[in-house]
Amino acid sequence: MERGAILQHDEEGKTDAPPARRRESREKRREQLINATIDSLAKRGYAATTLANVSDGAKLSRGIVNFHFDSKENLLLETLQYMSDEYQENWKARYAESAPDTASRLAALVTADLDRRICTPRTISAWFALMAEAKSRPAYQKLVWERDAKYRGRLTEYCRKAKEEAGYAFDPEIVTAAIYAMQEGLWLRLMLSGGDYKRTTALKVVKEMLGTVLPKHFTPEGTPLSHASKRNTGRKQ
Amino acid sequence: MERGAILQHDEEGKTDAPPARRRESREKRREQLINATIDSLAKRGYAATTLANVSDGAKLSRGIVNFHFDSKENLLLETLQYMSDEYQENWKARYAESAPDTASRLAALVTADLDRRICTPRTISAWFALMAEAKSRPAYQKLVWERDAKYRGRLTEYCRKAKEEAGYAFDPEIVTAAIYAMQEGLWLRLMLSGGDYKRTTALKVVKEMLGTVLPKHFTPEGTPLSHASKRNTGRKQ
DNA sequence: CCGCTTACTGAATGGTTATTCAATAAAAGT
DNA sequence: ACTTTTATTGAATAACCATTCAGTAAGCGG
Repeated sequence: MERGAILQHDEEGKTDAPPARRRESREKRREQLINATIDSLAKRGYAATTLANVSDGAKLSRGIVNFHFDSKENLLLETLQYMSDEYQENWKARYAESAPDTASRLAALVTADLDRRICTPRTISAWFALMAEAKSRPAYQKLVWERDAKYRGRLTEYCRKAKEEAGYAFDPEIVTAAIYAMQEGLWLRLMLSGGDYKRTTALKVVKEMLGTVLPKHFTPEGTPLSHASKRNTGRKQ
Repeated sequence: MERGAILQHDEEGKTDAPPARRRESREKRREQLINATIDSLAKRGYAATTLANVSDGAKLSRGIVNFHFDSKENLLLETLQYMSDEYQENWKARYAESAPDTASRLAALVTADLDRRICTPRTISAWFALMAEAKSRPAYQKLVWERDAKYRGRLTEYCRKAKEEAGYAFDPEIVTAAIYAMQEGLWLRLMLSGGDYKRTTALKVVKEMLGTVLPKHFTPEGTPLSHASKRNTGRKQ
């Protein structure tokens, strides 16, 4: 029996101009396929994502993925790499454009995770889909671990700086762990609640924590107090 | 109902124990199969878990799962239910055996997640394997959401109580969200770091946070100050 | 227009896996 | 004893899916 030569309407809408060019450069296609992969991971999860889903999503033929990525395994790995790069670029940019005082830097780092650009249901769902498999796939685990290490390192650096500036009692490593864990937990929540929980709510939580843990650097609502620069190593505020 | 201390759920191993009984009660078999499922989820992840893995893990025949659970889908759902029950029983027990003052109750609730009994690599890995699929499976999502709601409700109740007792400025809902997110994030970290990160380290993080956020109820290291009962709404300690 | 390269297609292949079910065997009931 | 019920097996089945590859066609330099 014949399977549809009929045009199926957009699965995961994304694509471009009406008369989609039949040929594209290698890089464009690869990115298009990676995006279709993220769409499918977000929509169906890891287990139910097939190469047919991906190629359908990109409105291309069955063999296309193996042509560009050799294997499904490799497609998924490169997708993880792509998302990891995107994540890293984002926090580095938010960091770079922040004011140079400790409070602003910390706020930039901590807020970057919930930035509109990367914190979408699509991204988060796909991220966790891959994450859950990382346990049993060394290549994923390595990638994810490295992503974390860089960010956490930067965060610790500024927690340490804050401690020096204001004489907090905490252990910077522990506070970093706490903040970072909270952020990942909020991501999870954003994913699981399916829309009830909003990005802006999560932001409020993160900021209130900053205000509580670093009271010399932030207001109780989490607004950075950019004054506390190098001067006052003193006790009172 | 007791946890399966009786049943050996070693991996699809080698030597056979005593001539395992060929017939068991319905309930025993179901629990044995659920345990084999958790083993496989933890070891291989969701995508690579097959019914053959499960039946081999339980040292039973191929058709056994469909006989007891009708379908793979259903097996996974009941596994999630099983883990969810176990989780709930644990924190309720830890809560019940804690001293009745606010600080001790909070400590019990918050610490329960990292209890030796449920916080094992096996449990956490399996949990996330199922969690990541929840997004695209309404039945999972509902279950997980309900699990959360009960626990979070109790946590909020005691955060509110603490606020009344000591006159903290925070919003109890937000603090609950922060604490809970941190706990889930720590779980994730325990899973991803594959042994580098220890349960006891996570415990330290959680306790230090309690000490910081609720300074009238905990020492800076997170030990509950059970005295702060109903009396002192005052300022200094 | 001609060859040549490169991007793409989709039917065929082969391996994997959930599910079914007729056959078997252990209990339980009589 | 022997009948019935219930648990279990494992081979057969059918669906699904990643991968292959021979063929098609678009772009391009000439």
